[in-house]
Amino acid sequence: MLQLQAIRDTKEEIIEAMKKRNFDATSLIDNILLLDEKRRATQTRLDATLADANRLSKEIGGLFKSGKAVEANAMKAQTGTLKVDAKRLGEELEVAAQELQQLLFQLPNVPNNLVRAGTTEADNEEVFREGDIPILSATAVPHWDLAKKYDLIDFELGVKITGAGFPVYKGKGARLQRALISYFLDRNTEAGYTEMQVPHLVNEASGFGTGQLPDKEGQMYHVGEDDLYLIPTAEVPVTNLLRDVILNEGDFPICYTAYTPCFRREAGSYGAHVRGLNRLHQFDKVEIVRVEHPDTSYDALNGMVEHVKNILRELKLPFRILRLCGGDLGFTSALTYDFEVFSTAQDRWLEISSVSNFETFQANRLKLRYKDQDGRNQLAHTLNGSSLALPRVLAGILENYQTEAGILIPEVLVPYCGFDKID
RNA sequence: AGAGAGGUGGCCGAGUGGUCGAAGGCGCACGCCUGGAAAGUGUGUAUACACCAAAAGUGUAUCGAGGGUUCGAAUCCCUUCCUCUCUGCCA
Repeated sequence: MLQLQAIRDTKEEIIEAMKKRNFDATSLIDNILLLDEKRRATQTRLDATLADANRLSKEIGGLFKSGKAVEANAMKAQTGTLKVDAKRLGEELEVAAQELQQLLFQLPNVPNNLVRAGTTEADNEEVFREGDIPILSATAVPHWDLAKKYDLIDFELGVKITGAGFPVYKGKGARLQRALISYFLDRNTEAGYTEMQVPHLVNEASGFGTGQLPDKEGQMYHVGEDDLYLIPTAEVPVTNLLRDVILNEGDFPICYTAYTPCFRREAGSYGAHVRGLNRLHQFDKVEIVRVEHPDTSYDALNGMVEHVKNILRELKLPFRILRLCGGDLGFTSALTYDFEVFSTAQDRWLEISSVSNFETFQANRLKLRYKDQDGRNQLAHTLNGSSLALPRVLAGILENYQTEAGILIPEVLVPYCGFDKID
């Protein structure tokens, strides 16, 4: 959520930047400013009314104390209209504040200067590419065939016990999953991220805090009986650890990493590219989350990108980095870099990580602040990234490391797996 | 799940209808004291919103949350959430 003050101060710049998202914010922002004015005017009147009422009450109290009950009772009558006014103004204020909130929720984050205008993923900018694309034998097949051939993942079994998109990992497939999780967590903690284990269900307030609610209501599984949501990413519980917190400048940077399963309804997703591990309702991910001082958040973002790069280098997977264009940029993000691994057998790039700076957009909802040197409370910047998402990394490994003699295990994973080949 | 107790500022804790945003203590910040430190001592120490060009200042709201009674609520009533103790169940 953008800050009202910023909208008031830099309205034109915001409208201009939003165009990169193909989003004409003009009328929305005009409505916001109009409602904001109404809200403030109402608050001023309400405060004055309440001040009058408070003053009268104090006087009445004083009169009763000094035994002047008759005068006191006479004064009571005066408070009647004030009470009616205050009630009405209070209701008006409430309505205006809520309408304002609804409008603010519709406004996405302002894209960073580096973000290019664009409409679809085709407009994303490739900013980095590394790794050799392996030349596979003519018999090379996509991961879903490999998973079946080596009995690593059983999609049908998942369908039986839950439904489509809930795979069952078996034997070495399961072990490879666990190895990847441990390996990612180790790399992240070595880089200074503190490992956290967090709940996999969150309440409504947490959903609002990071922006999944109300924007993506239908994308999360909702447990109606207890009004809890299954997390779509560890970003939600981990970032919300800092909800309603006021930090000191010395507390920066805050760096967390967490492994969690992620649950996504993926309502509306369909088509040819959802086979196998490409799109699931439940998948595993190791996330990194940072809370930063506004002055250093973009350095931190670059640091996160470098960190993820190093992991992919170690895994020896061919990858590229995209800077998302305005049209592909997430609602809450100011700047996002997507990492994609090339799947040779599918002959396409698979997104495996998304690293974003949210600037104050989440912090504003989270009320995540820090005390600056003047003792004022300022919103912090939040960032997060996948480091990494498991299924497509697994797909990439299975597909790119397949040989006639079986699937080789990347060297760095061998100690975690306890085997160096799947055959 | 049942019974009971309770939720007050960064923390502890007082406060059962009226100058209470809230005593006192701890912690923290700054100053004094000291050769330096400790002790001692003085001052300060919540958040949001509104008014103001801004600072200063002023106003309003907030004692888990929401609603009610009252001229006036931390204090009384209702609802709800959470914590603790006991019982039950259970990985």
